[in-house]
Amino acid sequence: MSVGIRHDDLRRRNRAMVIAAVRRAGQPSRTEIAATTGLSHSTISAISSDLIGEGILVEGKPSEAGALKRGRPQVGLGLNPEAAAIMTVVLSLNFLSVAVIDYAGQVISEEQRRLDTLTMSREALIGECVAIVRRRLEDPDIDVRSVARIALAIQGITDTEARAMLWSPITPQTDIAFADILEAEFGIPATMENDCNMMAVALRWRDPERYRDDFIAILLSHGIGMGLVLKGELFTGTHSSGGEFGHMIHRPGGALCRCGRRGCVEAYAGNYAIWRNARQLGEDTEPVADVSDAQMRALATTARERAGPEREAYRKAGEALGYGLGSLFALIDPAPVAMVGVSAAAFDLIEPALREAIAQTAGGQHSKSISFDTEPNELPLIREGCAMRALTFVDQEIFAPGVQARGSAGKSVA
Amino acid sequence: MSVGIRHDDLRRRNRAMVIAAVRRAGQPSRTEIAATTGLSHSTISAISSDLIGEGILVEGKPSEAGALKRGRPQVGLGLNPEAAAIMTVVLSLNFLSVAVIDYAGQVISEEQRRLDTLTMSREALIGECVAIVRRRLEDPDIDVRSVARIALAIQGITDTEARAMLWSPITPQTDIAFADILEAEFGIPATMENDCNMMAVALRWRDPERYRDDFIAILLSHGIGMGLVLKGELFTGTHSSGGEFGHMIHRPGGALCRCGRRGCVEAYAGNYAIWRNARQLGEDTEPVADVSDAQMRALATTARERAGPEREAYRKAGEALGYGLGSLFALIDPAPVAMVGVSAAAFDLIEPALREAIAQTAGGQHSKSISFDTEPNELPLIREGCAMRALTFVDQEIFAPGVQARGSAGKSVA
DNA sequence: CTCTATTTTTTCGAGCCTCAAAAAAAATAC
DNA sequence: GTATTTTTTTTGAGGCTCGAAAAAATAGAG
Repeated sequence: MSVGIRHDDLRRRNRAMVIAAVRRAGQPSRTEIAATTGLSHSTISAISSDLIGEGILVEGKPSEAGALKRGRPQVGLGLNPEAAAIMTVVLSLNFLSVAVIDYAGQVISEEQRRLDTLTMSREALIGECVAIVRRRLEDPDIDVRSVARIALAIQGITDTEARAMLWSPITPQTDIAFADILEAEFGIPATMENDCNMMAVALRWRDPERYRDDFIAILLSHGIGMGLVLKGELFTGTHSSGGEFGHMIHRPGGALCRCGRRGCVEAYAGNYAIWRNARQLGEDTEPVADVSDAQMRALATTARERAGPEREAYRKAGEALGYGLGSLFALIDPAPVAMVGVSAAAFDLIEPALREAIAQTAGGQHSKSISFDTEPNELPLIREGCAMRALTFVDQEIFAPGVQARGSAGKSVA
Repeated sequence: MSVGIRHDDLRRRNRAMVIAAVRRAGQPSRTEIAATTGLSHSTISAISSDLIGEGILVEGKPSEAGALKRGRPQVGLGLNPEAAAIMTVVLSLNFLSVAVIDYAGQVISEEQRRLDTLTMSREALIGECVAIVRRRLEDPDIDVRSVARIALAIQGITDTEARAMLWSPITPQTDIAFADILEAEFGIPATMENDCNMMAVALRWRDPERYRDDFIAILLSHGIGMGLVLKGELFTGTHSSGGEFGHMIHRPGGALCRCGRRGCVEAYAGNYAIWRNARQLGEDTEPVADVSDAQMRALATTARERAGPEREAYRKAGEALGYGLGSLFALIDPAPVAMVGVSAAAFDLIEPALREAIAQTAGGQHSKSISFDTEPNELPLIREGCAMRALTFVDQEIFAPGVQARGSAGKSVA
């Protein structure tokens, strides 16, 4: 039920606005902030003076170069790196990666670790996560009290509230409430995010020109994932992280998917599907557990060299992705697409069939104008998205308390 | 770019909130409004006193029954029917329907007219719409100056800004900026909405218990349309009204669709597709222009009586809808579905195959718990949705000016 | 019939917040 | 060294919401 605006919400919202403006712009002057927020100079002056007093913002060095203009020089406002810190935890297939990041976004401590996620017990998996977080918190460089939030990301399905992993291809375990577990263990607020959603968040921060209000990030990896930003908001399902693009149905009753069903997009475009088709193993063959990046690259090389089952496998992948995107575009209209992950490096093999398929669909009417970008490396992107997500939570919840920003449901990316 | 909250926005927003609370609740007392909005009694008192002074709200008769309680009796606040009026224009296949509705939502004048939309020229189509609106405005019962907004609805694709029809199955014409045309002609703000979106809006007003935050309205008619409400907001595409569920791809390269492509859901589940399959005409047969409701009802009767191509046609329709919904649910998670239109009356024939198909998909994991409702008559629903849409525009834009509520993009339904 | 209890609504003063305008600050240009 | 220009802070006014108290309106008790 919608609720009226209380008088004290006003300040909080405008504080949040100023912090957000600084985070976006880097070192904006008060005048610039006034311009972007539409608030008056007096208001910005009052708020920024508060924020500096609280140690959230700091005035930049006046020695900034290039201030050749006449008049009082602008003094840039920046985020105080010591105002807080956050932690990112990225859990992917056989790999756990943690970083501590200061309020200004710089990494101050990190650790990575190989695990056998597919065979680990529930307890072991949780234990490893807790242990690696604890080690980072015990790092002498880190002031534990400053760590204001932990953001986890995992490949798989999470709940809308960003509390739990519901299902993941990297482990047979299901329904682990990682956020609750870490909060109970360390007393630090935590969220559990979907990896592809974090990719989308990161793309938006990296290149706001290109990835602004509407775009799609597709992970082409062992499975197929998607992060979707629509009208400037991260799109999530009503109960889960949603956007399970890989499990849209491409061919009813078709190839066997890792999820146990048949005909999903992933069953044609996931690494294991490309592998299976390249080896001509037949669509009913049980998906293999893992195909290494090196193997996939070798496959792509072969496909580029000569016609044959490898090339055909990539063609089928492109076709499935194309029809899937076409159906998606029927619902949301076309938008720029970023292809991320190891198979994005083979996008040249995928693109022709993809474009041909998409042109057969309602959403592909302007197939030519749909632009694709590729980024073979998903991990840095996920980490970055987690960091920005956690930092904007701190911005909103801790430094401008009272403004609702629960979970990840439909919340602004910026 | 997000913008700070100015001081004067506060009052406007809270005014809008109060009006919305009254529209939802019917005859709420000031105390009830305070409770639902979370604002203080003093604020509600001040705002409602303003609104009464401006003739927007009126105090209800104190003779309201059942006020047996001790203490000062509550005095209900209602919308002043004379505060404004709005007009709805619904354009469907061979049919044009207009109504003038007062601020409290009562129809005060209406007119309906048969047209031959499929063969009319662009000018004739526009001319008929303009003429019928003009006749209503010239009705002696109507004070032209009070008509504050016109809401049009049409089967087909409209733009996100709710200005133009981009494409419609009811006419060969494309890209008609009806909203601009009517605004220029009558000087009254107008919007052009998608019919299925209006169905969703109406369902939400009719039964807010059932259709609250997340639900789907599917029109089973000559074509297949969808209105989608997610997280309490009407979902639209990034450029168009979006939600073209009927043109998601069911079978790549499959049956010929009215849109000229192949394998769309509609090419299996639209009236013409059911007709085509029942007549065993083959999937490449050109779709017929129209199948009457009587013919469809006869088809359903036959299908219920005996096994045969009619029953098989409905099964195929169910299968297509099921896989389509499954793919949709992969993206947004399952939600309650309302089936609207003549084929909704044959939902008993569709449901078994639909449920079987949906159970084969990722979104159908809890197939059993997905609930379907049917409503064979779409027209009243569309009209009602148009009316509520126009009225809430008046609430927000005219009686609480300054609060942004442009177009239909992602705006709240309520 | 009067008085009291109860509930709703209005009034009033306090506290904030934003804004516009003026003042102050800090640099360059001449 | 003064004038000019631009940024930032200060100041006072106006407006909004809130809590508390007062007023209004009714039912029930005696």
